[in-house]
Amino acid sequence: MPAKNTGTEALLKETAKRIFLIEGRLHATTDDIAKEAGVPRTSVHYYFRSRDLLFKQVFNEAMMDLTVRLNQVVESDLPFREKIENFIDICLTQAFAFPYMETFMVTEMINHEFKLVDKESPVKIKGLLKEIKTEMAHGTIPQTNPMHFVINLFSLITYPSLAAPLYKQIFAINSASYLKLLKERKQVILKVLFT
Amino acid sequence: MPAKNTGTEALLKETAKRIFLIEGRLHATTDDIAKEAGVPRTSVHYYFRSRDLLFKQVFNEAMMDLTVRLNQVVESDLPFREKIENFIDICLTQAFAFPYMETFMVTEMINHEFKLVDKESPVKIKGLLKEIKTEMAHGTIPQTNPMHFVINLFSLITYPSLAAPLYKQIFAINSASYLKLLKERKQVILKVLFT
DNA sequence: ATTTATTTTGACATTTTTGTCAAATTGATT
DNA sequence: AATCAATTTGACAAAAATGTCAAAATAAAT
Repeated sequence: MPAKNTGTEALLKETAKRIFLIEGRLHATTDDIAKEAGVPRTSVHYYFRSRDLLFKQVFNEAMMDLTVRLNQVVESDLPFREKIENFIDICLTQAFAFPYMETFMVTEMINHEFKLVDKESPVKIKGLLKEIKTEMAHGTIPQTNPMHFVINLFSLITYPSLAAPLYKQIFAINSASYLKLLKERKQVILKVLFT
Repeated sequence: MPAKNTGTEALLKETAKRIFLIEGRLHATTDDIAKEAGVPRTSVHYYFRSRDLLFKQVFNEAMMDLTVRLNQVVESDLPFREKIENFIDICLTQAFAFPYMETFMVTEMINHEFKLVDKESPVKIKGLLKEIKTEMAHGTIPQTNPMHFVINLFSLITYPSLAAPLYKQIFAINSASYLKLLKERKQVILKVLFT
């Protein structure tokens, strides 16, 4: 019994990810995906059964990505500041490579009632929150609900990428200039978050 | 020649705005909109000619909203700190009321190549940037490219609302708890932005 | 070379979504 | 009440998107 495994399934999934997560074309159809992958549309059904199942798989893998990254930070035992720096690096790289990942995820959650993987909370966030609390007591970061620190962190990292088309017009600057701004984000975020 | 002006046109537009900007259902069809407005779908064509023109009108009015708000701040002559406080108030209220406005706008810009209204830059942002520079010299806010201050501001205001479905799952909290967090954002943002 | 299971592909069917048109309705005006 | 234009509505047409199926092609294994 031969197992051929041509790369078609992976190719289709990668093309879908490019279209949704990188280019942000949330209204793309199975036809768009198949055409740009250079395979007939029926292959989508052969490998994924239906449009929704392809979407759900892209969603789940994006979610896995996010979860793994988060947990890497939560579970590492670096000093707090380095831990956050590390986290910013990882997430900025991700946001840069897949600017519309969160947009896609939120949209799919709304439209198809997709749930995050696993029953349990995807991230063991409690330890991190406790650590943040300690840092606040030490005066390293401003005192508020620790969840705000996490929300601030994500906002400052993610939003500039997903809203790029807007800012480019508001500031009347081209892609290259905006890209330059994005590359400066790490230092900016650190300066903002730590007192 | 009688001009009746029943409220149907406005009703359709409001329904579309609710679905897109408030509920974030970016894949909604003209049928969804008409059904929820309680009118036959042909009314959409009677008043807006086509689906795209309805979408474009919602987009343009959302853009106008954003522009007007921004310019109010840019053109007011309050002291800097009050100006920013004022701006945060206005934008948080808006983000709270229409959490998916930016998401819709970015998506439409990507999918239909919508442009922002007017040829010129929608916001007279140069004055604001200069003012931010002055504040940085005074040491009121950390020193970086002034555009980062604006980007930080928008990120901290907008992202928490549009990513609500994600955070509710990550933190494993319900809508009420998350709402409480959102209401605390103004103070948090001010604390973060000003040294 | 034949067999076998996997993969690819095109033809077709179904469903969904959008758009068109003309008839019916409405309510103000003459 | 008759007129008239704006509005509403349903029937129909067209287009777009998804899904099904069986036949053809492929490549490994006997």
